[in-house]
Amino acid sequence: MTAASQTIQLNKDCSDCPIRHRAVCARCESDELELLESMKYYRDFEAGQTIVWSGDELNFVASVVDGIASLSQTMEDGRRQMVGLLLPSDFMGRPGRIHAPYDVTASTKVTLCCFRRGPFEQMMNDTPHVAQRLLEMTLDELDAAREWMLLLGRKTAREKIASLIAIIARRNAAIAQHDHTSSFTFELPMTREAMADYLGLTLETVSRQVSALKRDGVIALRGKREVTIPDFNRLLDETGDDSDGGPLV
Amino acid sequence: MTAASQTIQLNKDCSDCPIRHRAVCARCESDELELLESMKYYRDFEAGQTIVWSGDELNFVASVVDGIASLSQTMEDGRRQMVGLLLPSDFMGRPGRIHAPYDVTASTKVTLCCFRRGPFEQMMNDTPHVAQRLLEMTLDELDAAREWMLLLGRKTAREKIASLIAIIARRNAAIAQHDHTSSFTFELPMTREAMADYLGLTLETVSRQVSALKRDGVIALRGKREVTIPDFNRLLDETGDDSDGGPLV
DNA sequence: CCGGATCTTTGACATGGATCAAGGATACGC
DNA sequence: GCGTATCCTTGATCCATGTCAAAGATCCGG
Repeated sequence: MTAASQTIQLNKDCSDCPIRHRAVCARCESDELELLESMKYYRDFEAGQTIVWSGDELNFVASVVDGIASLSQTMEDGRRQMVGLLLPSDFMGRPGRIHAPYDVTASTKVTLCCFRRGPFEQMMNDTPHVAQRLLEMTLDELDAAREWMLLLGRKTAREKIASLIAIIARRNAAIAQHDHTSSFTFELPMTREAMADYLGLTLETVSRQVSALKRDGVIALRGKREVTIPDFNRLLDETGDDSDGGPLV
Repeated sequence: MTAASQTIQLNKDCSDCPIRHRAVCARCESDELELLESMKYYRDFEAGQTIVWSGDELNFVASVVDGIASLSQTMEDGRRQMVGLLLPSDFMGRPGRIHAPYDVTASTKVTLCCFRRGPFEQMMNDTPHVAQRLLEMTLDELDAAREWMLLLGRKTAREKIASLIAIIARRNAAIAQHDHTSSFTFELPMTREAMADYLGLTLETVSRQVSALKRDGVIALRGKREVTIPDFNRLLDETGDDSDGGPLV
């Protein structure tokens, strides 16, 4: 188990929680929030640490407060595929299911806001807002999974890399309040191997295609992780998606 | 539009509905069921017919009563990926979303039990059982999508074909109440091209791998569609999944 | 500042699956 | 029963990506 390097923090007030308005608690009224507040506890995980192993018993559910975690499946011979990304406000665990269906790994330092399974499920039955919000979030995840299926099944290696960079860029751009034409810069939050696991490629192919996009002026690199996009539309052209900006989210 | 070849049927009583206990209405009490009954209407679609196009306005949601439909996405240059399969009792449409995100196509003759968006969403807000059941179903779909991502990203063509046949076989076996050792027979409900779109392959590769599995005695064919599995465990060995029967669902 | 980990790049080569092309099987309308 | 459309199979060839191998970059602890 992973208990050794995990720490339990003191609880913070929900009202200054950074994910208060996007997480599973987004729709809760003050009485529901009070109930959640009384049953929550925080846990931290270091980058690289496994949060749960596939098949483990999972007696809590949680919201990601800070950091990035990934869901992955591994075949017997070691082939691995990432099947989901947990960003701040995303929910992990499934009401009604005891065993984890995937490995969950912290990609960066991660802080979780955890709830014990029993009380949480009770609350899902008793009050409507948590279940409603969780349904919305699950439907969004399903859409994301299906976009990803198109990527895995039909895109070329170059398109896959461009798509991944565009997704990460878009997330950063959303935060940095940015338009699509002038250049901007951000950090890739993952190794080449993690990118490969995400995209259904080998790490060598990832490295080659990143180099190719750099050579062609679609991206610029400083070091291994810092990416600059001189022209976002040029990048989008390389993703294979409709140019009207539909598919990527 | 597809209105020309679609027919509107007379309503049947929910109490003898074949999907009554698995669909989105599974948990409804008699008063909720009455409300649903008053707002539902049936629509039929022929095999091959498109039910909705990606981007279309969708003013209803529906349960599949009978038949098989597929969700697919198509890239500008024609590459296509199936991203979901709708079987009897599965739900299509998303509360709160107006435009369809995927093409929905009838693979066989399909009967839908439809609800206009407005009243259905009203009901989701007013009563808990529909939303609760829809959450469960959506979580199941998400799991299925993630299994599929592993298949698309990491399995070989042979493993993909074996996995698909095993999934279909398992579904038929569940219906036919069957054990895993003796042989049994069923029909592939799709063309080679549809299999290819499902698996992220070309139809030629599908054909070759089906032939190879036949040559190796893993399956037997009569005609193009009728498959016999002499030894289900042998088939499972070819899927690349854990032998304990975990991943396939 | 050094030595070892870890991550990344690049090259040479192998190969699985795509592509291009032809023809066979089956169903269906006339 | 014949012609045509659709679906499927098979062969030849090509190429994108995987595999294997080596070496370069970066980081970090001592």
